[in-house]
Amino acid sequence: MTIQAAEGTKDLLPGEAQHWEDFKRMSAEVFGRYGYVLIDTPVFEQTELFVRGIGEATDVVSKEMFQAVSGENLKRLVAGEAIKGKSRLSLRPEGTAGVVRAAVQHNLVPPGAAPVKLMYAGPMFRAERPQKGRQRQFNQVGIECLGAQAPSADAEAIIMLMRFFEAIGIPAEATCLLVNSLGCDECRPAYRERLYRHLQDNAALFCEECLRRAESNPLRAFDCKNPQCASAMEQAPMITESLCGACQEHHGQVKSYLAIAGVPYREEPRLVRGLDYYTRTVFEAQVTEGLGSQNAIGGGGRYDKLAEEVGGNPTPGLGFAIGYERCVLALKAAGYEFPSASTCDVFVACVDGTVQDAAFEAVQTLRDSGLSCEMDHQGRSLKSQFKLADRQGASLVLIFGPDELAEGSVTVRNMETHEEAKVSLEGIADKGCGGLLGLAGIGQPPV
RNA sequence: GUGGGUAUAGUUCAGUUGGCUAGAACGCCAGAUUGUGGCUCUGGAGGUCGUCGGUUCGAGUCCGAUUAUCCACCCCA
Repeated sequence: MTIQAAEGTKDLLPGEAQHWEDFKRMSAEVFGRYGYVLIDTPVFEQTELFVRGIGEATDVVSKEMFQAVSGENLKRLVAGEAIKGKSRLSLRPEGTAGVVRAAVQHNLVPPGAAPVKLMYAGPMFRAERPQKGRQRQFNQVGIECLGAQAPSADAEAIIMLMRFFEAIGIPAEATCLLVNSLGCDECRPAYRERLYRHLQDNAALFCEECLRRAESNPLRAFDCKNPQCASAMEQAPMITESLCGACQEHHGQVKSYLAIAGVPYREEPRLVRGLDYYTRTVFEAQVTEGLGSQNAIGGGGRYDKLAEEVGGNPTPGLGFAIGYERCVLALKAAGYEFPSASTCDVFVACVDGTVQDAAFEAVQTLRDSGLSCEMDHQGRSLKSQFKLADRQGASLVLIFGPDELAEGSVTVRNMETHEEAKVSLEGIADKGCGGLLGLAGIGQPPV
């Protein structure tokens, strides 16, 4: 039996892997225009970071974390011995906690400093059951903006998120932006209490699941798909009506900045997120096609208490993450054409075996001169060498034949225009494809 | 963690109420007047029918187990 990739993991095959690289490059380009710089943090951290940062009661931490244990500690665990807290490690389920930890540890945001804008890209790990748009290892690109508390910073990040989707080819009509405010330490506890009481008072109307949610996080009751619960929640108090003055003003300004930028959004009072660190602004970008029920391609929000939670100075912050694999699904649904994998500039073809050595040498010379160059290694017929050249997208084919070689020359064929000409063997390394064509006296290569 | 579906060629899938040597399309390889690609035509290679067990004269087909995978719940990107 052949060994397969682990459950919930996927190989990025040639072409796909290239697209992931392009995707990262595009994100760096777009986010770079907003002042973001790259940071790279470890894929595993002390478990404690996620427990404190994301929240012990969240699904992500309580049941979806991959624990990582070194060989020695694994032996201790198996033997029933305890291991030190610092040795309790987990693969990162998301990027924010690690980036904030790094910023605190290296004091990247001293009190009073200008905001620090960081972006990252890489794999995240969650031990969930896989389904459409959900893997156990998946790639995210994301940003964190630390040290900015103004509502304009929230709006800027949201605008950048939506611009990015357009830049990679997801049409604006296919996306939908949801925004909400979860309030702050001042107003959220009171709201939670009101919501909790609503659930308790109407216990008969709710499913068991929702009553359990009432205890852990009553806001989640908004997510219940049960129609009876949904109708019972229509009477529930809304967070937007319970915000304190400061939060209300902040939320209002975020929305007005979005309006100024012409970014359409939908206010969604039922948008609650499963990560405990969010305060005030939260947002989520969804797509309508191609993703089944996992339709969020990006999401994030403000987390003004997170830096303190991991031991740093009080530092306001906000950020978002984008799911790469989900974007790919959205792109496919939108009919996006993914660029093909391999290309080569020049293919060197041999008429027969007698010219093999000379062709081999020429291939090396061409590569040394900076061209992507390929030749056959299977003794194929000239005809099938041409097929290969065509499939690999070669602009030019150099034909090595005994006749030409005897007079020190080879034939150059422009695959687009079908033009052919002889060129002297000594000159072929000069000046790339254009030089080759120039030597052959035929036009420029196709782009 | 819970529920449902699926598992046949490199890929996407046919395969009748169990019955001869398991098929198609695409892809791959080779040819179609002697040294030339895309289109077309002809031919060819490639499968322990996920795995193990059971029922049966006989199992790709029925039953059980197991593994993988997909979809949904939960939650998130």
